[in-house]
Amino acid sequence: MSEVREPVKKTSKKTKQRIIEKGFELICKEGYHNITCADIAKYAGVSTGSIYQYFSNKKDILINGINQYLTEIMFPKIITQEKLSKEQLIKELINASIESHKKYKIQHEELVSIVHQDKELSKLYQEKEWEMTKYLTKYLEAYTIDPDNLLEKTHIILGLIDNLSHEIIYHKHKKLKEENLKKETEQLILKILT
Amino acid sequence: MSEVREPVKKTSKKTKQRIIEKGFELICKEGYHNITCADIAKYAGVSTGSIYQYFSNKKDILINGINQYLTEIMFPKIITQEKLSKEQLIKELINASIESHKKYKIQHEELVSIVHQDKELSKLYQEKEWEMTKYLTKYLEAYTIDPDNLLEKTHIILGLIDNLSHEIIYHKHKKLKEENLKKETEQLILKILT
Amino acid sequence: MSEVREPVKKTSKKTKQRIIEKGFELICKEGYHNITCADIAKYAGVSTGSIYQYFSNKKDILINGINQYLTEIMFPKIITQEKLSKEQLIKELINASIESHKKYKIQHEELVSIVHQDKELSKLYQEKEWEMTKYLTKYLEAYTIDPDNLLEKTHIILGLIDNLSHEIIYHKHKKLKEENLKKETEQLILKILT
Amino acid sequence: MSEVREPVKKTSKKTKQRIIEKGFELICKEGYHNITCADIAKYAGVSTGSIYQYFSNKKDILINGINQYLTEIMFPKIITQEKLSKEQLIKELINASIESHKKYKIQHEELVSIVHQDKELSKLYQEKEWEMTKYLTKYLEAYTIDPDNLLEKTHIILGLIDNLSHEIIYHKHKKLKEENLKKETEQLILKILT
DNA sequence: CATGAATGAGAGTTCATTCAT
DNA sequence: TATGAATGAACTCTCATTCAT
Repeated sequence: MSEVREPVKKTSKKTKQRIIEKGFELICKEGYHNITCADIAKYAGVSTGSIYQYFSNKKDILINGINQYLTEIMFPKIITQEKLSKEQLIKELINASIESHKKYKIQHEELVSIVHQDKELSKLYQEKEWEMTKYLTKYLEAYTIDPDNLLEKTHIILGLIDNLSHEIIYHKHKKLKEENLKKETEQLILKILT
Repeated sequence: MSEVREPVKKTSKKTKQRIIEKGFELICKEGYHNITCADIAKYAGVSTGSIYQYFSNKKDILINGINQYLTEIMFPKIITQEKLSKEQLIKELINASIESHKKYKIQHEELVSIVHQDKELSKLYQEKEWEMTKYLTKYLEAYTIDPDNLLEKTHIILGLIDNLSHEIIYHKHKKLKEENLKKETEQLILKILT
Repeated sequence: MSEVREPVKKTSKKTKQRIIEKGFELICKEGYHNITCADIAKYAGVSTGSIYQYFSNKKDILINGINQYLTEIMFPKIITQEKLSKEQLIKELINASIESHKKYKIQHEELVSIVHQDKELSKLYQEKEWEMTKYLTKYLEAYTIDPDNLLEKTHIILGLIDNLSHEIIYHKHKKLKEENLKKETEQLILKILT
Repeated sequence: MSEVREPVKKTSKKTKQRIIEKGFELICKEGYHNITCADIAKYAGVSTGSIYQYFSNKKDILINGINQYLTEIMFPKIITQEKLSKEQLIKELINASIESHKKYKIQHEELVSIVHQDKELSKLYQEKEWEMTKYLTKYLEAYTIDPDNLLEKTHIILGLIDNLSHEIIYHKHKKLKEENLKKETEQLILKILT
């Protein structure tokens, strides 16, 4: 395996970044196992050789992509805003999650799957997830009246929001009313915090 | 693509079944993309040729496995029993799900991922999921006092149980107390049905 | 390679014969390399195992088929009849060839190709061809007035008839008038014998 | 099926060309079904991967080879020369055909066989054959005194020449005198044009 | 630094042949 | 004898990775 260079010039920094972004986009859209390195190169507008100047292998692109995704994207931004009502907060959390899913059109399960099969990714992912849980837990402290098992409650809340987002994005079950699902989820989270 | 035989003799029926079971087991354990057809053959104790006597390709084994899994396993059996209290019912549902996950030690996400990327599987999966939801909804009617959006509520409940099962099986977040998580989930489902 | 039995019973003689006939038919229709032994077995209404009771391998079926074809079929039968006029003889030779081609709908070229690549078949084929040439030469002696190079002339005549038969059977070139082609070939053979 | 590249650089053009030439040569020598892609790669001095960079599959190599053969080689070049006598013309046509056959040492029948079984090739082949027939017909107009059915006559002439070439190249029938065969064929063609 | 042609190990798949029943 | 399930060597084809230019 040849050495992977750390880009120095501005232009090459851009190249690396473009490979990560475009590559991750393609992976999310088509599935990691359904695309080739050549596909990524083409989609990113670089040569296959260039890929190996910045990444040691195919998975490395994914790792970088996920890392960035987890760091910059997954984290809902609402939390930084001014004090919201409980209802507003819940709505915002849900909307942020849906937006994030929409934007990335992520083949979430495949990512999770690959992440699971890779020690390094697995650790990274769980750390981020955990960070998120802790962060939100801290934030929710002010909103709940029963702080018992708040960590677990937050975990459950995040799961509820994630499930809702998936159902809305992929709309797998036509008979389920999106609005009702959203409403019920909101009310349920409200109940958790009560 | 050569013709796929429908086994006639008893022995060959066993062979097909063994390939499905062992193949699916291996796929779940190691991941579909991490094993080869030769691996499956070896693990099932047959020759590679035998695989193609019963399945038209690698994915066909998976399809059969998933089909069987969804048909025979996913469906919790508790529901057939005598009248349970609401609390007991919830506990039973959760335990059945955990047991099923434990038994299959499924790389759930990868399966879901592959399922998502395959029209045929996708349809099959959603049908089964939907069947399950409808079935449970019918069953829960007797347990809820507010039947509004019961379909959506059931969907949410199934999601909660699935998330819980995963967390317990893989125990990804060490800081989360399993018992608390279970307890909170139970209480939450109880609240949904109240 | 297991021993090949020589059928003793009447029924098994029929089986061997059926495999040769049906197998050769299938080979001619579909091409030797496009069919499998299983295809032949199915088409002949026997099991794959039975094939190897009468033939040592796939090619053996072909050899038997070609042998039979060359022995019983290729040889035009007209020659045994009463004295024909020169014109009649030529017409009869041509018709016999066309009929034979029609009946067998043979993928002639593939047979010839396989024959060429196999020492044993090659010898067999050329012997039959040569026999035919000699036989016809002998027969034509009475019809020609210039017996110089009669062997070569006969060879040329057989080639002309074969080419004509192919063109008529497969009718590859739509612009060529079948009747004209036939007429010209007849006249040409007549000229050879003059 | 992955994308097939159209070579851009000079060197890669050479590679594609070498695969066609060497591959076709090997196919002609050994027979399409008797060689593997690995054989072709080895014989052409490239890797198996390179084969699939320029051709979508094994048959594609053959198609390209035949195309080139038909386009560049099959067509006798004599016709472009100055006015020849009828006898000279015939001799030239025959010699050109024999030379072409010698040069390619083609397993003619197998090629024809494969061509027959493939729609695309079949069309290509017949077009070229037809082109040749038309072209020669036009040319022969000046040489014949009886232009009736000239198309059919030309077809017959081409068949005669082809048969002669085969017999001379493979010399299947030892008893046939090459010189006599050639002489008789020449005289016969002369008769056709008279 | 960038390119893209070249590589070759390894994947999925086929099928002539064998053998237990 | 007849069966057809089982075999496994050998095939075609893929694609992550390398390297000469």
